[in-house]
Amino acid sequence: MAVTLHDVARLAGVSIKTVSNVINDYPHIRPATREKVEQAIAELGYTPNLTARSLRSGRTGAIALAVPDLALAYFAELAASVIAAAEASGLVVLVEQTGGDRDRELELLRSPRFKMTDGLLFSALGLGQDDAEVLDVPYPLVLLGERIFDGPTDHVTMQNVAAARAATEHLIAAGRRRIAVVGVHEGEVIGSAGLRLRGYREALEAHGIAFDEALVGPSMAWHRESGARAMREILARGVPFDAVFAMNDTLALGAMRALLEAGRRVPDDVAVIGFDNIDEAQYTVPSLSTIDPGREWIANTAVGTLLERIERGDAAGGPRTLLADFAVVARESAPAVDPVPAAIAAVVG
Amino acid sequence: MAVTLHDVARLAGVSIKTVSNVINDYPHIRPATREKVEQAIAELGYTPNLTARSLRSGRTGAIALAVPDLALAYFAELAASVIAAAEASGLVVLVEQTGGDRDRELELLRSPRFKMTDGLLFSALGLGQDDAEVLDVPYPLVLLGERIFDGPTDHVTMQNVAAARAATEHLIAAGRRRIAVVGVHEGEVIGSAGLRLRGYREALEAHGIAFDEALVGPSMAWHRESGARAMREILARGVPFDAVFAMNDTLALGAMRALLEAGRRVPDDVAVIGFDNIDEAQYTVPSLSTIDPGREWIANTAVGTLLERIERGDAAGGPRTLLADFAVVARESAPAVDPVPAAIAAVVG
DNA sequence: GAGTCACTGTACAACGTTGTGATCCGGAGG
DNA sequence: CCTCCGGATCACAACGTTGTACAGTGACTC
Repeated sequence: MAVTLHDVARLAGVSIKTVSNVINDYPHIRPATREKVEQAIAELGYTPNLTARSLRSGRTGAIALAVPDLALAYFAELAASVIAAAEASGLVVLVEQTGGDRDRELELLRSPRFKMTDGLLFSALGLGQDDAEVLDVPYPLVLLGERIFDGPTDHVTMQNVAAARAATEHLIAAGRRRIAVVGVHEGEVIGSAGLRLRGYREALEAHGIAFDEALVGPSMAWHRESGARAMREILARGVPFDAVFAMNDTLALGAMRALLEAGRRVPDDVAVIGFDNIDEAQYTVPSLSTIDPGREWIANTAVGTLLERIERGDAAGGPRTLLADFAVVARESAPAVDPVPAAIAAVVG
Repeated sequence: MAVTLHDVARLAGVSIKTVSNVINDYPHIRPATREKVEQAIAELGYTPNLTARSLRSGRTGAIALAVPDLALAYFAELAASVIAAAEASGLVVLVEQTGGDRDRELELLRSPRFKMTDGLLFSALGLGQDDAEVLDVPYPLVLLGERIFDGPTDHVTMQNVAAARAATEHLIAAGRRRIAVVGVHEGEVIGSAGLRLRGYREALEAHGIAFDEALVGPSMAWHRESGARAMREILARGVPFDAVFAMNDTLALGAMRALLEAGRRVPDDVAVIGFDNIDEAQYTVPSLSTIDPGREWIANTAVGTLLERIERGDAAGGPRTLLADFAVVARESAPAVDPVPAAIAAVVG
């Protein structure tokens, strides 16, 4: 373990700096010298001490990714994409879980743990618009998600309102008029729930459908269990409905479960559409229609933007907001009605 | 950003070492001095440079976790548990994805990227028993998974054979005799697939049921899609069967999908049991019976073992193998038959 | 033959921190 | 009055690396 440049230098009979030069591909080295050094490196099994290199260079080659919970499919898949994108740029990723808790998110932003990384990709869930200023941190930060807009940092996110509207209109186009909505956060204006609810309402309004409180299923958590609970609540009210827009796929799966328990057929009696396009959605029974929010693009863009901030700092300009394209993915739970190929009819952006 | 001990020391009018002492809770500091220093720290917003600290101390406070793919539910949930366990020990986690590819796994083991971490939790998938010796690396390493046994490192894993046998016996206890198996890796002896197949065969044998090649659905990948494909293959053979043991939950979900497409009712016509107890399993329709392999315990134990290796090195003794307890979780897809509470009947270990 | 230049290699300092030992001081003990 | 001790603080070196500045060594130009 303790093999250093010194050891290599001694064995090769050169100075420590020459070894360093060999490793860093400094051009002016005599082939004979290079060979001697390389042989010594191989013989001793030397590997550079990245900590020392980081200290010297000011760069660690690592970025941090903070998400609420990796056990949530959307964030697991996001993390998978981020790690892959980072690797392509030669970066490694340190993953933190906040549990979506505001205090932990605040603490994380202040934590010196990130002195070990070059920057942070932060998927906030507990923070709100009023917390925008705490994002003004002395290290590169790229915000993900939809809790804070127009903050002091770069922001990579999705078109929640437009996508939710498209999802709802997908149901309307299929002739559904009584569309329940699951996963609402009451009183929320921004945040995924607030924005997606807005898209839902816009779609109703655009088609002259009245908004009906009785079709709203609130649920703070967005797990399968809470989706099932919210759905059961709506079912218990006895109001008629023929479709469900769930604020994410996980909720949708819970809702489908509750519908089937209640003897409703999907999509015959009730069409269901979700949001996120998690892998799982295409293998459920029935397969889940959903919104593809452009996860890959978000991951790549977020890593790219962060890297630019790391390398160029404020020289890269003021804070940017980058929006992913989205698409309606029509599957069994809410098939497209007309024979126009769904891909053509539904892709937006 | 560039606030260092020097800056704090200058402002507080003390030496840099005194500031360091304050930060590290060195006992002999006059209260007045401590206060001066703390005020200077607050005023400048100083946070320690962890890279420098790491270089000096030889410890980074980070561990690496290498898994095949975070988009696979089991590994996402494992990572979630590992990160939580690490945090409880004051560690952060750097996550790598290998794609289950042998070459990438080999490269990862040699990579100096881990000089930035204190040790590695390695969930191998591409390596095999013959690669055991490459695990003999000059840094603390704890192996997860079931690709290599009796290697040169600590190993935290599950009781694959016994658990698979218990899963199969759960089906047999319900009166099923024609039990298909999905996700087999042909020719594999160890590895999850090999071991779980062995458990399956042991159960059949113990109950005098002949092993039938026609009921075997091979599949290298363990995704939903491959589960569905393997199941369709078995269905296409036209052989009768009344149950399925899937080598993991994801396969089981794919298999259930294929069964329902083919008009078979679960569990009436075909009972299904999986393996892993991913979160999702309890919310599918029908909910999935499965094996709970003790994921939390594995995560906690792996982190604890790695930490012990980091702190005590070889003084902690020779390589250990640690096995998690498991339990049969009976749900709708393969309910327990007798009225004995499943929890009592099924918990093993 | 002197001056210039490209090439090759070196010595030294620095990144920010902490361990080691030294120093200074006041008070207790002889 | 001197010694000794422990509290409080500091100077220095070191962790392993790389940037800067510089020193040789030839070869080439004029």
